[in-house]
Amino acid sequence: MGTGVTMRDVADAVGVSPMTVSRALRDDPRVNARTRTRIRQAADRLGYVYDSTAQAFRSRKSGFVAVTLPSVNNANFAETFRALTSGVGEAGLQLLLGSTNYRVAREEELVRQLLARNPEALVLTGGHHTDGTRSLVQGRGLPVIEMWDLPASPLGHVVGFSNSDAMSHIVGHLVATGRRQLAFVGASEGADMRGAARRAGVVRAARMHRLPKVAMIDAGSAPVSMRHGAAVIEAMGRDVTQYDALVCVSDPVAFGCLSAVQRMGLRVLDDLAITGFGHFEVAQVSSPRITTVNVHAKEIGREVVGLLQGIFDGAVKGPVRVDVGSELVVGETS
Amino acid sequence: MGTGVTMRDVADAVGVSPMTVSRALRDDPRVNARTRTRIRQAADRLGYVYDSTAQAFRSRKSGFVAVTLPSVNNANFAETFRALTSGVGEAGLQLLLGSTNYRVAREEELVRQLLARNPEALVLTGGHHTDGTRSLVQGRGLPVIEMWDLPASPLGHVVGFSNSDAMSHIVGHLVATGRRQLAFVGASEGADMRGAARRAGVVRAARMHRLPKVAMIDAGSAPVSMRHGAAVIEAMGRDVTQYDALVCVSDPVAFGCLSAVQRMGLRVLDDLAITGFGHFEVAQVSSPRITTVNVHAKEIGREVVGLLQGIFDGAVKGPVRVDVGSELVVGETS
DNA sequence: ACTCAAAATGTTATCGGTACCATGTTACCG
DNA sequence: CGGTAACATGGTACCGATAACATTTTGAGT
Repeated sequence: MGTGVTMRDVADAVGVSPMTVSRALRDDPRVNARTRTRIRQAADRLGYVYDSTAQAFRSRKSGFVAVTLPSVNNANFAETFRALTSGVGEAGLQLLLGSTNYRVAREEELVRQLLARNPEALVLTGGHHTDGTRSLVQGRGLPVIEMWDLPASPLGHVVGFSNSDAMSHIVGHLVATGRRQLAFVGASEGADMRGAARRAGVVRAARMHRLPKVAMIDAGSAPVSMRHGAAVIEAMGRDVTQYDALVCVSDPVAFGCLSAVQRMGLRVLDDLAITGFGHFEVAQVSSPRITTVNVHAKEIGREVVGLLQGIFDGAVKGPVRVDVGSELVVGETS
Repeated sequence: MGTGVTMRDVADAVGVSPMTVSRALRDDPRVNARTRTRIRQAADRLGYVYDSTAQAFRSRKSGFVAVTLPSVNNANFAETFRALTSGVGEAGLQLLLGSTNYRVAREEELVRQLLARNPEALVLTGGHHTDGTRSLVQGRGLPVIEMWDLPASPLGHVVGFSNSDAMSHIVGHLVATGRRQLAFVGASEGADMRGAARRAGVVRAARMHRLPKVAMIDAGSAPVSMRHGAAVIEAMGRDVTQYDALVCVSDPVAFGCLSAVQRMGLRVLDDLAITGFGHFEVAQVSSPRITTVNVHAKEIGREVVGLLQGIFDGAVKGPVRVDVGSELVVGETS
């Protein structure tokens, strides 16, 4: 219902046509500067609030960029989202956010809801989607960006890194520092594709280095975080020392493991190494600092923003693929 | 542009009026079941996509609930947001999220943008707003909920707790365990009103307990997090032992302090106590666990959802004020 | 003063649903 | 079998901004 003040009211107050008001408020250079000022003042005085809904309807431009994230409750994704927000905001666009809770089925439902809002672009986290999602997105002229992954058959543009490569950095480092018997700590096999890709990366890298079979430590169903890492290691007790290194699916999980290990009185580094993933703040601040991989969460967001600008400017032609890479950050736990 | 298929096309295909299609797709019980089925099939066949923008425009119901958060990059706010998302989604509404970056001026700008989308309710974090924000929100028939605070003169409904009371729990506990010389670790005085309220709460409680003047340790400008806590304590070095307890503005800051203290080889508990705020996961998992206050981030979200339902059902009449309270969670750092 | 392009503003017709009200159609009753 | 309520569907007029095109005003140059 708003205040009921419309462009017509502002126009009448100033003595111009609604069209001129429309132009003035959008900073159309064709409007005389003095007229614009008068319109602006009248709008303020009347308490006019622009109706984006009407604009979106008439101009077929919603001003929305739809984004799906597995969860905002993850500092890494939150960081990407923050970078997106600030960048996209400057372009006069708003983000429309949905959380998939790490489930592709939920993603499809979400994408359907988001598309109903006529977004001008769609940013998806991850490269695995249901057929339903794919067909929803295809065909429509909508720019699509997949991030946080480098899918083999992308839907459109891609800004991401290889989870598998990132993990091989970790494994390579562990091998170089004399570790052989690795255990991967992550969520149960299931919906979380990113976690699965990391697990696969560890297994592949271990095989490449001719290491013994990687043990799998199941920290529960996704999403797993600090408490899951801590709980599973606590439950294992001293059995954990049979491994040379705990390779964790994420920094929070690694922090949980670290904490449990410390609590048991074991010596990290001497008794076993711990590695994380994602370069979360907790890994940099904890004592000892956790060895991890920086996957440039913020830069992913920035790259996506740049790509979106390119798309809207028309500068981007074919599908773009940006690999932000990943780099080992050696801490004090390996 | 979507696929260009409209209700008219579906109606023509089935041989009914657009009005019937509209009703059928919204599950209006007045439509004959067989007709509805035929319409549904035709819609699928033609690849029809519902245009929420048009609906929002005509019916003046956007299906949006607008939410402002200081930042999603804060596990506490993210948790509240998550609770909101799931609850509100079930009611067929979408959240429209904006981040204020802890600045009330930014909040005003944001509220203006959000209102332009005609949300059906507005959920604000915090109880401090610019006059501009207040006047934007007032008068319009829009339900408003302020959360994470208990403002003296609320804009509408309130779901929150008293930052000051929460801090007095902490201080009371510290006094009971023999601490007298407290230092508050938080952001520089500035925009962050929640931080300021917590600081004031500590000072007030200390005065009440006739403690010496509380020292102020400035961890930088808001938002402050783990690294700021760690950095400021590292910079102080052993001088920090002049205090009996570090009372931190949040758990992440407390964790940073804890980490720095450990790194210096000081003994937490013997040399000094550390307390946090917010009951973040890191406080529960760290070793030692950090004493903190649970302010029920998730429950705030749930309460807001319940309130929204009540508002939309018409069950809620006057302004509602929910105090979710706060409770001390004693860890191993005090 | 007069021409003509550039600048500034106006007019009209929508965008795709749905609120509101009207109408046609069955089904059940005495 | 006529009457009436319940059911099912249709017609019309918008919601508020703006694209597209039309028109008026201004100002520079001759």
